Amino acid sequence: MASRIPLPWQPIRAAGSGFPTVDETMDGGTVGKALEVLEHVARLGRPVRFSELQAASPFPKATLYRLVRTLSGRGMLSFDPERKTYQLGMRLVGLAHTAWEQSSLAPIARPHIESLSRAVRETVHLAQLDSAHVLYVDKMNAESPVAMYSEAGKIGPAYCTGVGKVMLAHLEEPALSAMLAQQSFHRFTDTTIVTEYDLRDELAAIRARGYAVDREEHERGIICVAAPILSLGRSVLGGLSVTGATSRTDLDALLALTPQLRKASEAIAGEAVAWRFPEEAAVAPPPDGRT
Amino acid sequence: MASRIPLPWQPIRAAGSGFPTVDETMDGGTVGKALEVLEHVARLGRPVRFSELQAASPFPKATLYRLVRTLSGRGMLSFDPERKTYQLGMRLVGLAHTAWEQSSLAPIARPHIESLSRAVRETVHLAQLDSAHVLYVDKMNAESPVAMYSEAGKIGPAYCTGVGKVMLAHLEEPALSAMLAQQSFHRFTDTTIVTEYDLRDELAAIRARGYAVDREEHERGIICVAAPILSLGRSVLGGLSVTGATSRTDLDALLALTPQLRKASEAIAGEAVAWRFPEEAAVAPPPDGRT
DNA sequence: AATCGAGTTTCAAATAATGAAACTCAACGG
DNA sequence: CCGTTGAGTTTCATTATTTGAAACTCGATT
Repeated sequence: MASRIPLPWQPIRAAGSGFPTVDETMDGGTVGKALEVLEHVARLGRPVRFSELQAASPFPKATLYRLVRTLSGRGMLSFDPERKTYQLGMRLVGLAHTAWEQSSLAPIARPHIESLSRAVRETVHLAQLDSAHVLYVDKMNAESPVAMYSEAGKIGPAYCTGVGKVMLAHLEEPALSAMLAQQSFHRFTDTTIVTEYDLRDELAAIRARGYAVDREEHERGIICVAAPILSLGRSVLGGLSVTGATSRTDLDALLALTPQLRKASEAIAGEAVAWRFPEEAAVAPPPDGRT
Repeated sequence: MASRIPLPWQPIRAAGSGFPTVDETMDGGTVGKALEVLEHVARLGRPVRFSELQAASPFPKATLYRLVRTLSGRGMLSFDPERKTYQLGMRLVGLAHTAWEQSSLAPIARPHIESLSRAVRETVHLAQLDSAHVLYVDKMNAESPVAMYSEAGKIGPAYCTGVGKVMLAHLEEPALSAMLAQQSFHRFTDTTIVTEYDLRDELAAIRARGYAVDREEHERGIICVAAPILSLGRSVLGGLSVTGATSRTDLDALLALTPQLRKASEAIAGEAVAWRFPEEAAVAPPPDGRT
């Protein structure tokens, strides 16, 4: 997890919504400002005083004040009157639960992730792209199978994780450049890819190969192999990975698991597509019939 | 989970924010409207078309249109262009993760919940009040210890669950009446308490006794005992419960676990208080020194 | 007791939201 | 094949909300 120090106000790059279709003219509406406040509090990741927000935000005191008041009144922020601090409200946890269940990927993938992690006896992650970053939406640890918020909901970099790279690799060009422009290219370890140029090379190789490898690029001692979850039209629905620690396993061992990984990701893709397009799924070639 | 059928637009009762202090004059700001849309989509719990929203909402077409557009652009909603449907966006999952971690209760309680569930060999729930309803913020199942979004984030009724009743029981009067007014009093089973009058009786008994019991009031076959998590000032931070199925256990067996349950809830309270008020915690009487 | 500063409220001016109606376009039926 | 339908989208003058400078409150500090 990148540790930027000053953590400036960010007007939020748009591009969200999972599908790259909504036109990107999102801007200075009042609602947008309120959501920027929310995201800023999230970025800080700790209780913040009003004055901290006000120093970081471009909004005048009174404006910001009413924004946080409204957000608090709706439970999106929670205000601690003793400490005079704001933090993200638990209402978000309820909303996220619904979002997760509504998702056309995570609930469907759950059983596949469970069986895959049991079969390979390693940790399995399911991720989606969210604003050019990796959003982990599910996790199954083979050893102590306790998942919960420990990982799901976590956001990580795309350019130096297995799932991130494999999802980027399967994007088409207008979208890809937009995503690459948002990577920080922070050097986490000595194998981290830190230039867009090198990353594009790597992505081409990944696309040709069909899976990605993380050679301790994000965290020393952590390696993984990742496969994409693709729709019939080959658009990226998500990414699936098997992660291991160098202390217990090595890359060759993980690579030996790619057939199982790929089988799981294709099964998930098939079900996700069937769920969303019951008609087409019956007609179109199954996603494992690679060309 | 109450199953209202027509599911009308609800202007949202305020009262959120965890602490009952923010004054409740939250209203027709544009931001509030946007959040109402978000909550309405959450209530429906499935992908919805624009026209469905527009039929249910009091806003004119163009207004609603720009609201959903803005929310989509920020990833709070996700729009499926094929289906022309909106659903809650995965951005919420990322925000919820941060909200959970920032919370002064859930992360602290985690280890206690784990050890309690292992000790009693039953399912343990941690909940907080959110808008007069029960928000489950953590769960540990002793058997198959897989938790995740399966339960965390779920919202349930307060008047007919163990955690709900035990939290209500320890509220002070202005807040309590506000909460009771928001209960649906739907009869789930034949033991469900369905009048405010009876509930107030039950709450008084619970308060006197220090723990609550759910005698299949919400779901047939499911019973539980619940203890409150109280701050030094005796305000309600959350609720902790041990749940069992009548097919495998009975109320007497669960009641025998109350000492352990109470010990865990007091330990959580102590740590939560210590975390929030490092100074006071050292001075004030420990929360288990009941008067 | 006076000062300081974070947090809160006020109000005319500026701006953004509104909502009726017109428009687009794909699906459907004659 | 063309006209109709209706969901979804855009426009624009009107209207209402947001804005932001400044004044105020009140607890904490000197």
